[in-house]
Amino acid sequence: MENFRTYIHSLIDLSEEGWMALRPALTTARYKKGHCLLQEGQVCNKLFFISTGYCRAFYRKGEQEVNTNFFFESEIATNNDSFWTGEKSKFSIQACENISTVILDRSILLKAGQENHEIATLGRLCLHQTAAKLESHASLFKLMTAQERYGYLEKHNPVMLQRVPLNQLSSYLGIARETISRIRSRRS
Amino acid sequence: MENFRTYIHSLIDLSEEGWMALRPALTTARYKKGHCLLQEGQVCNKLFFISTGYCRAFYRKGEQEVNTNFFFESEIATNNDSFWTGEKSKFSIQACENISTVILDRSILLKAGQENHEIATLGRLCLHQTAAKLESHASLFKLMTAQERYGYLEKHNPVMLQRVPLNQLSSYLGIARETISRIRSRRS
DNA sequence: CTCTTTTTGTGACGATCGTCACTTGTGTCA
DNA sequence: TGACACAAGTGACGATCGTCACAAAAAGAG
Repeated sequence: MENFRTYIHSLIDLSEEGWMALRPALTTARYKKGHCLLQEGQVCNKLFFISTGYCRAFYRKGEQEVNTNFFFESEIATNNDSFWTGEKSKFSIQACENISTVILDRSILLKAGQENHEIATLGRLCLHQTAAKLESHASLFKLMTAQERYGYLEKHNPVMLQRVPLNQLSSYLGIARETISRIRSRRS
Repeated sequence: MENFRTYIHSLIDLSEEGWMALRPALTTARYKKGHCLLQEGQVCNKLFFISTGYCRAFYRKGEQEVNTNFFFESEIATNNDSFWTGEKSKFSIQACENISTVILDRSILLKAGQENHEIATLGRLCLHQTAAKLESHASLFKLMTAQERYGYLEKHNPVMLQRVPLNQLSSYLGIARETISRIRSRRS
């Protein structure tokens, strides 16, 4: 919960009134490893602020699962698209460890945003932040080869390499598990 | 300009008051083929609604240019990241044909958004829309092979294949120009 | 209408990366 | 402690795709 205050402060200097308006939208929850915060086909009606642990977002493609995102401590796990438009989500979000979260409720947040200006801005900043994360990851694929992508992650997000098993990183980087393993051995 | 009204209506049912608040932010302009609407290193302080013609967004990577996006009629060309945060843009946006545009000024829009609720919502919807476009294109790379990506574009955005020359599509799809050419001939 | 530039198509070849099969750790649980 | 599941390393092989080189076609410019 302290993490959460720090996170909000990093986005906006929220007044006491703003905090009061935000509070009704908040709850906390813990989930076990393997639990799905969001299921494919559901509408994403919550933002999950991750206090401890991490999650993954994945599409199903035929028999396989393709990871498109990971959410670690002090990040917001959500499907932006579904959350803001109310459409059904095309992917799922699942806890990869036991996690504890701060949950922001969609309908309360939207209502609060209509009445309180700071909350509306906060919503936009959240949206922007998660979108920016997606965009920067997307550009990896357009600008870099497989090796370069791995190198980039090694430099800019080493935590991910340490915590996420290779078979899950594989689809995230668009590189076969074996190939990642070989890139590693070439490096050392 | 009529396109523009239609576009706005597709996002939000703007009241007469809302239109009045929006109007001061608007101007129109024409640019010649080759002109840069946004230069790498500048702050993106305008949204360009494309009335006619199309543009491309591109990064410079060493000697090469890598196209990350195309903007056609009734789309908004911008660098979301730079526009909303005020940071310098890492890529440029250039007219690929002679274009006519409706321009939304950043500072006027932000001010209008603070005073008028509809404008704030409109801003968020624009942000969301352009972000969604980026995300869906990004997922192409994680979910599909080169051939499938081409096939997807053929199905969901045939206009792009018709209007954009292969050497520019190449970097956008992450496929060599020659390979695209071969995929084409295999199909027919 | 020519000349030039740009765009597209094709062939040959090699590098990269994915797939399959198997081995080697590294827990985790009863 | 052994049994089992899961993660990671490794070798062999083939498919895909990028690169280079050149030809054909189309589009612009004067």
